[in-house]
Amino acid sequence: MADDSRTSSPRRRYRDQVRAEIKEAALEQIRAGGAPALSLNAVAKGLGLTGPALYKYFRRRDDLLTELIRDGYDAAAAAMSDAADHTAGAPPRERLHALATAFRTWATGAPHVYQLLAGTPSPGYQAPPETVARARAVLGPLLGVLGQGDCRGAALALRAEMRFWLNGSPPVEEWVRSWAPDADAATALAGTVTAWARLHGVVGLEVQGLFQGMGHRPGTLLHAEMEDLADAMGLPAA
Amino acid sequence: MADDSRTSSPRRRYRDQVRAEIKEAALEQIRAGGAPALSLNAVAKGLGLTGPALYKYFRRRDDLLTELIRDGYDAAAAAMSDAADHTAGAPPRERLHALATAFRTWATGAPHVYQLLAGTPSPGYQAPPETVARARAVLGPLLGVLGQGDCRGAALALRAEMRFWLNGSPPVEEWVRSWAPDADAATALAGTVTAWARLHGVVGLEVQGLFQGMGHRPGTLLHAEMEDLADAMGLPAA
DNA sequence: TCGCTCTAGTTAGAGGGTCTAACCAGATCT
DNA sequence: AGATCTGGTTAGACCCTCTAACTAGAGCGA
Repeated sequence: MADDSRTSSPRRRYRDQVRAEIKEAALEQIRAGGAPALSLNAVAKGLGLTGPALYKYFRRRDDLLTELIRDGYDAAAAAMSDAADHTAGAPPRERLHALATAFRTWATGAPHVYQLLAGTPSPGYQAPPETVARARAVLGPLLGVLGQGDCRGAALALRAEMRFWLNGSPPVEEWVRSWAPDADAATALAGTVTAWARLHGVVGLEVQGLFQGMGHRPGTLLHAEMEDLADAMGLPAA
Repeated sequence: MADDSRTSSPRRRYRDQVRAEIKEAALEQIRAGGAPALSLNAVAKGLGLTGPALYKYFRRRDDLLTELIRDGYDAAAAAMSDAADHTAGAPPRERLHALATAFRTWATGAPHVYQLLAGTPSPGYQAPPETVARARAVLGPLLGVLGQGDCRGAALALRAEMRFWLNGSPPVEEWVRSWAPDADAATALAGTVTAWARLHGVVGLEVQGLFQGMGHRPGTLLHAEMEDLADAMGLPAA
């Protein structure tokens, strides 16, 4: 891609370059010791700078953290979106498995980032509100797939609550409509929330290493969970 | 209970008292700002002491953290155990719901503790190995309930892996047998692992505040998840 | 009851962290 | 070419964890 000539003055280019290097080094630190191990001082030293120099690039430590989280959401959303695109036209059950696998692959490939999105990374850390929008982008592709099913049994109560939520919150309604225009919104939403919880359940435990030494591959559990969800929502296999 | 006269010399009693106060103050800090906000210095000041005094009670900050985590597991195990006891003799489906509710009630009542058990609380923090045993005590009661079901569909592959795991790991086999002596161990284990993942999925998201402003009570989602699991494992309702 | 011991507390301080203030040198823009 | 803007510096205030050395007093045996 050609650089945008407006924003790519030599200074700007250099600045972006250094910012990227800082983020990379920060990720390396987090990979080694979790979010609280991130030290601007240490990052600076790793880049051959002194500590305070980094404050020219990130006003505070939390800003750097926020940006890493933002990037994490974007990567997850991209992975999900790719999986949805590559299975366009496939039966919904197959697409659900593809999305789940994409989610798990992304999370286990960058477990520290996953924990970053999940935990309380810093003493007074407050997730910025735009986080909600980014989380929605990750889950979006699920809406289109699960909107092709229908709720039954215990999921009916859940769907009723989703309907209530949709009625009271236009942006949510708009979000669902944009990803699943032809589906019943409450059904798509109920299925997606359930899928979200199951994905987080399996992947969250795996990322924390709680399946270590269990001698079972979490992929099997995730597959079973999604298969069961597909059954419960009546998703056609072919 | 009468104190054990061997271990309750006046000094010992005083020491235990202060330790308890430290833990309480530490929990208060964590409640306010998450695990990384825990500062021995601040705790000490809160108790009217100087910083280094606390090192007479806890060798390092992580030791305090570990003890809090230990207590957390114990509280969770007690909650689960209580729920199991109070529903002894009830139909398994009902007991499953009772266990799930107990788990969620405990977790949402002390969300900071739940996050403590889940996250990476400290830069180089290493969970002690006994953690595994304590986690097993939490999940134990589920074994007895879910051992009364049977796997079908996609859960069969999961059960096969559980059987493999059981064969290779005698302590796990012993754990399952102690909680579900009459059941097929692999079935009980497959059901329990699935329940664990679903509990963590729902409760983990709730505890992180991700359901905030969703206008739906997570209890509904959890109920639906457990109901679905009971269906999938063929647990009788009455 | 006397005196030894043991301990909960103290202060001092090393070393590291975030972040601000003040300053400097050189690249950029007019 | 000169004014400006910026990426870098050092100094330092204020946190933190944790160690070392010391003190005052409580507990305990004779």
